[in-house]
Amino acid sequence: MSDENGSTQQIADALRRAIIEQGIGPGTRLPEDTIGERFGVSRTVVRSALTELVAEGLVERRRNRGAIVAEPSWNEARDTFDVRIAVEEIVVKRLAGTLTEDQVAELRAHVSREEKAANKDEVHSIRLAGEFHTMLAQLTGSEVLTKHMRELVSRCCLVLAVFARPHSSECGVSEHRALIDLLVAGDGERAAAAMHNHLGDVAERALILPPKRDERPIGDILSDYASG
Amino acid sequence: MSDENGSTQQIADALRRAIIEQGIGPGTRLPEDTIGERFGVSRTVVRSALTELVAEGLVERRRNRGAIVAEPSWNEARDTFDVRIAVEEIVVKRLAGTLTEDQVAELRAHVSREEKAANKDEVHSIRLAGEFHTMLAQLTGSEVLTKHMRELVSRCCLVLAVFARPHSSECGVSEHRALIDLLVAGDGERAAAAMHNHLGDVAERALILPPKRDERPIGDILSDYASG
DNA sequence: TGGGATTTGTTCGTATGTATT
DNA sequence: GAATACATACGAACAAATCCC
Repeated sequence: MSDENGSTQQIADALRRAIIEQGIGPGTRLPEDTIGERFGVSRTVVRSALTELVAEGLVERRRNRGAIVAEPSWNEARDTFDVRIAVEEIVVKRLAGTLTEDQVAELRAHVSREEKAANKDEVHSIRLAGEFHTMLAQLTGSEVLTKHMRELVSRCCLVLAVFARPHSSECGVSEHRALIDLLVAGDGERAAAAMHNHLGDVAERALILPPKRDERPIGDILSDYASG
Repeated sequence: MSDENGSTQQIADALRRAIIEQGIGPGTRLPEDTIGERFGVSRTVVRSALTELVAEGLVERRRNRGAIVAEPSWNEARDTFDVRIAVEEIVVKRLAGTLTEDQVAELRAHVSREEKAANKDEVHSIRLAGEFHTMLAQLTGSEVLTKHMRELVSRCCLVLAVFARPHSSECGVSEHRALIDLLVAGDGERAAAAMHNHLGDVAERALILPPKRDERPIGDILSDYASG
């Protein structure tokens, strides 16, 4: 019962969160033994989770040399944002004028949570900002768009971890509010343009700068993400 | 030496090709034992390859019930094409006016191969058409765009396998030629529009038809017959 | 250059869960 | 409804490659 099948998913989720929330930074080694021991599963499960994250672009594997948290180059960063912007525009165009009262309320409630975390809990703030965009994709009802968005948001978080300096990576709360208003107003083109600018700003703030470098011990960090 | 590391990749590639070229159709079961035996590797390797394909959306796993070739719904099909079109537009905009003589020659040579296979070898034709688009992505020099394109092309092939009737799935060779001309001419916007129309046509030819199988919950389906 | 320690790549056995008769 | 057949999920152990001293 407690086991089910999802142990691979759980490990993958935990690692994903650890990467996105910058508990473990780009370039950090991900030894199968250590991770398996930390989470109480065998290497098989960890391996499976890692190949999933490799497919998502969050982890890189080097032949016989183990996995590390991906280190996107500047060009990869820009390209990832470009793709994300394109998908976000699709989402926004579909959503414009279709939101129910409940959905709008849900979105506004989420933005309020973002506002609460702003300038207080950076890690939490990053996650909430990403969730806002994932939430938009979910509201389209499209599994495909949601999956793409989730992965693109993850990769963009990783990109920001590499290139953005602290406090530059936050999606502006006010811009999220403005987006909701445009969606309610129902003008898909203007909403898409706003989304384009919104993310363009985020990318620009981050990608103007040269990469930063950060190295830490890995072992104990993971226990924070063990049972999220 | 003959082994290297890529055994997982090799199995994944083989399965991917088998799916794309419709050697194995949507819904086909993919038992680890059988596949491993067929390729001369153990279940572990097959498992690894399958999780990769699951992440790509080509294969679906059902808990404790094994993997099958994915069966995209009509909505998923449309959404996949929408995302693909968006990425193709990015590619085309970047490429316009930047191609070298050699690159253009390479593209034209490929289209000639497509022409040769047209109306003769459907399977080969499908693969070549996909490769044309992947090739465009590669010419941008972007790993990120190339990876996205490769996966989207694969998924679109699967979509066509489900929804397109024979001989409706071919990318028109003449349209590929026109695209090359527009890229050489250097007008990114017009090239993007042409690409949009090109793929829109492909999708429309395929997706104009209703799903072969009704995918609504069984209760809803039955209600059609309740009072008719 | 080489040998030992560490880590990955792979195999295979067992347990568990699902479908079927 | 129970038992059987079958396929997957997971884990322990072995082999090969890499890193470090």
